[in-house]
Amino acid sequence: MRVAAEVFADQGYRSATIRDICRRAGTNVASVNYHFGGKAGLYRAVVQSGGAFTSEMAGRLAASGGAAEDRLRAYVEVFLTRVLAEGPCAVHGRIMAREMIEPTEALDQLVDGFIRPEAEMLSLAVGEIVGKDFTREEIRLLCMSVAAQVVFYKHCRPVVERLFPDFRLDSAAVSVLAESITGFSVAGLRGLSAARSTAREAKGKGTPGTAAATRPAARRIAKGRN
Amino acid sequence: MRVAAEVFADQGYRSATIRDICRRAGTNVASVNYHFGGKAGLYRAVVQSGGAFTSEMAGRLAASGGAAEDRLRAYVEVFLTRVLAEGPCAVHGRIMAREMIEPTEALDQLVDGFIRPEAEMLSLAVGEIVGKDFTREEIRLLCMSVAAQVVFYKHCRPVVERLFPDFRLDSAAVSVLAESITGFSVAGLRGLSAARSTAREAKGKGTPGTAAATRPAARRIAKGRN
DNA sequence: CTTCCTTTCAAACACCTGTTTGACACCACG
DNA sequence: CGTGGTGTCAAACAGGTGTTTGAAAGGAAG
Repeated sequence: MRVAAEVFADQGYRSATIRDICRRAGTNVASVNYHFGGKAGLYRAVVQSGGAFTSEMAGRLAASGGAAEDRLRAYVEVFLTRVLAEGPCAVHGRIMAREMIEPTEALDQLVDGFIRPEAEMLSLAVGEIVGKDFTREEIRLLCMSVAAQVVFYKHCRPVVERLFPDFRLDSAAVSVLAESITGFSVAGLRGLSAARSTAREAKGKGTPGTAAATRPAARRIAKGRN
Repeated sequence: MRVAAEVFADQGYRSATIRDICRRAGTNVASVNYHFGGKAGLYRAVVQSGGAFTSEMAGRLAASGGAAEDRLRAYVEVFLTRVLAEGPCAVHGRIMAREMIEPTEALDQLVDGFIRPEAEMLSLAVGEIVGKDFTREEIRLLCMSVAAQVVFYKHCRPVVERLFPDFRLDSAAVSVLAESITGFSVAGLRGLSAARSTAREAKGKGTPGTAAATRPAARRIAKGRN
């Protein structure tokens, strides 16, 4: 039921009431128990039915090849679109955001089905950009730094709106946001990669004098993981 | 009441029940209505009483001077500590995170009282790092990119734990996370700043060629002076 | 038409929510 | 001792929750 997905999306599983859903849908309260076996069954059905849009986006994302930077940009754009989308096609993203704060049993299924594959795709692109001098744990942290910028605009939307009332946060803002996030992230990854390689080259000479030229921030990262 | 703050923090205002709070606190259900005038009054009291710890952190943050990079690092560390802290001193951070997803009337007060001052502090540091070639809107976006990385570990904790079960996300991880976030952010800001300045210098000559400009820019940053 | 099955509906059920009520105990103060 | 105020308590209240129930309606097959 589309209206059920809508209600679940912006009220959460717990706060949503089947009476409200049924009133909006023009049906009876008992029908959901008859067809889905209860509120939990309805929610399950909504969650896995809403995966269509998400999967379609994921497919479009998986098909995008090319340089790592372009794949990263595609990832950010797709993810951002999903997160900022409006209307009925956005329910899955909204439910996913809800699940992160108020996890139900559906979150495990969501993580394994949608989030993990995309996380690995992102990890590949990031690893390609920074090069081979970074451990898996470091790349993992960097991936989260990239993904964080996207989900921020979903999770902190109420704060952003209060902080900057003139800041438009709709689907039209996707491109400018994607541009900012991608530019910042690519610059960050490239900068870290370059700092790491210079630090490695300087290691053979004994005193890392050149590394001291870099600011303490980059230097500590370079030798932080012993 | 401390236990009330605890319950509100990890259940949210709506899901928390005063019966649960009172049972844990060993007091009677009617006492909260007698002393606070109701559930909303209790919540208000909890919210503004919890500000002590947050304010103390903010004071420590405001006192930190020095280079913009160090101030940014201090911001990330303080913010991350607040967000990942455990025990009773973390309730304010957790309630704030809750408010972002499920806003109540307390969010406006929280934003004006705590978030906005720190956002301006962050904005100053970021603007100092990237230099004067960036508009206020661009700096605003970059600030959100930095802050996003911090709140990510709070808001997406359930997902992170499912994605990487071995990833420890406690107060001991603060330093590692702060290091990664600061390094990534500073590298990103410096890279963008360098790319912007080279693009400005090249503007007189004709075709800018942005993609070609970013890579050398990042490399140059890694070598030191800008 | 009868029969059977599926679906819908209003009502009721049992439970939980925040709040109110009235009685009870405590205790400083006159 | 008496008295008034203060804080606490169990009980009850009114409203909302998910779920169940039993009756009624629709329709296809015999």
